[in-house]
Amino acid sequence: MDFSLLAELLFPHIDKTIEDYEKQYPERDLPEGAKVTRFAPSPTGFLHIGGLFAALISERTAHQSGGRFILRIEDTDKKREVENGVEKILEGLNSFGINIDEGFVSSDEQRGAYGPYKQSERAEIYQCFAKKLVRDGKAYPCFCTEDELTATRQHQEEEKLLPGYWGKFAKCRDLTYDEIKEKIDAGMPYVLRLKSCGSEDKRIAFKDGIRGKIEMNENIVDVVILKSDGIPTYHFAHVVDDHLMRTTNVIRGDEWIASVPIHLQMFYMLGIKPPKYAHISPIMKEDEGGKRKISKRKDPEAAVSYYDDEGYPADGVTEYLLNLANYTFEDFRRANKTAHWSEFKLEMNKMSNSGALFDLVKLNDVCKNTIASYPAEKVYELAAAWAKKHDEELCSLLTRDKAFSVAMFGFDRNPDKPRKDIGKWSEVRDAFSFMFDELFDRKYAPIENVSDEDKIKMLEDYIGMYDENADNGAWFETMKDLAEKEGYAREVKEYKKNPDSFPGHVGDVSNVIRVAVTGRTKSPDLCSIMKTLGKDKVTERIECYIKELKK
RNA sequence: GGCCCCUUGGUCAAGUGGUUAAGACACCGCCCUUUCACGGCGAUAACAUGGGUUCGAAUCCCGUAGGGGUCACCA
Repeated sequence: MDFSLLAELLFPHIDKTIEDYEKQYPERDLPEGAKVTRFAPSPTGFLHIGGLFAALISERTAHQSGGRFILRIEDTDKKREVENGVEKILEGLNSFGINIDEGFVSSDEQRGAYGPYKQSERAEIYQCFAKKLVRDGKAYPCFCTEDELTATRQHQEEEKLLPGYWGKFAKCRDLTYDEIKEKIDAGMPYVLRLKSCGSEDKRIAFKDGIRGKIEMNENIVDVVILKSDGIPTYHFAHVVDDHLMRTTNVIRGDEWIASVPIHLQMFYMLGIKPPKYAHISPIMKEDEGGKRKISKRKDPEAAVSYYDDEGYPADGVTEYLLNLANYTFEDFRRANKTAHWSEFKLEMNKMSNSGALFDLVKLNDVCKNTIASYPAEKVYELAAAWAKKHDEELCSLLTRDKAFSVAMFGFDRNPDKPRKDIGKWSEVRDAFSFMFDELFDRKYAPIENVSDEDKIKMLEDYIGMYDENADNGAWFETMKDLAEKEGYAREVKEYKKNPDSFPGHVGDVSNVIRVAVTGRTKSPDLCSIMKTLGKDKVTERIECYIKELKK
């Protein structure tokens, strides 16, 4: 058959050649070793934690090599598309500090010379490549109906044969030009299939950037490359796009490993060079004692929006992910306490090739460290920003007096002995409830080893001794003086030497004050708290506690 | 079912023929300490399984089991 004739019949409106596109999208002028990577989500508006993981690794790979990171939208399946889908994904990526150089930099702005970056806008390009395949006799139209295909598959399953459109099951493979023309003229819908050049007994090997050498059977299935609406399948779009966008490294989920033979075959049949592949293991979730891939439907933590809702700081989530990616991140973090995570050099060959269980407990720990490394001002900004979206009351309290809130977040915040009691912003409300009358419920934790009489006396005496301007040292001296006045030991050691000589020690005394001021027996540095709260409020709280005790 | 990948403490993991089998999180204990936190010290805890190869195996080979993935006009 004259395949050129067929190509013209199928694609009369395509007059560009792939050479035109090669010229339009030339090899990139980048320094040696620079990598071009991409993240290519569907515009579902749902950013999966696994997607973020892949995006992060791709972005790091590009940027730490001086290359480029592209965001391409794979909207070949219209059913999946959601309004504002691109925007939401971009929002997610941006919030985790993933910077895009090219492609969709915002929901309505594409940047870069290798676009368009949305597959629905590239139809002609795919069709041009498809036309070439047809002209070369490497692709053909297939008119089989869904029912026919199902019947074939059932038959194959019964016979325990490889399911799919291949070999003698590929009924439309050898249709003549006249037969094709007749069907098309009759308006029959058709897809375009690749005329696979693979053979059943041949193997194909490739090197995966993470897993090393992988060997598989060659693809023999005549896979669909253009759907009946003329839109390419993922396989074909991947091959064309990553070639034309000059992607050097394709980093994606390991569910794609099985498709690599198809992709390699397409590159081969098109006469173009495939990129390097690296397949990432999925993030898993513990389920009834077993492991399973974290699921969009079942697991709220599959969506990155979950982490924002819960108030995990974005940097903490990113660092946790980096931690999962390379075990060396932990060492980096220890050695560089305040460095930004982007200074860490991610290494592909240190990626684990089995799926890691997502550990919220560990995430929390990482986040605590992240928050502890921030200056109070930044904690304030981030906590307030989170509260604005998720806890209005807290937001208004926090922003009512910025200096007050910053001072509050500054409690025990020094680089040597950082306080690590907040892992996520949703914990702020409870952690600092005593700082706001609106949140302070005036419930007092019991102190068993001090009698109420003693408590009352201590509190009454303390009001007279309280100096709001005292620095930490002077403040604690006052505590000791108070202890002595009440007959308690000035020093804990003194008490421990002679426990029978005192009813308690300075620690007990300050605890009574602590409960009066904060309602609890555990708190950050009391002196700082009292100073920030101010004399009026402190005195009022002490008096209130006295009243409560006298009841 | 075919094909592919994976399997070291509860979790993340180091480890590439000779190690007392690291480290981190969690848990427990102790120390430091005005409480808490931080920090320090310590304890508990692992090579899926059966065969080989070898003087010697977590490490190499084969089998078995378990887990995951994939076999669409979805990505």
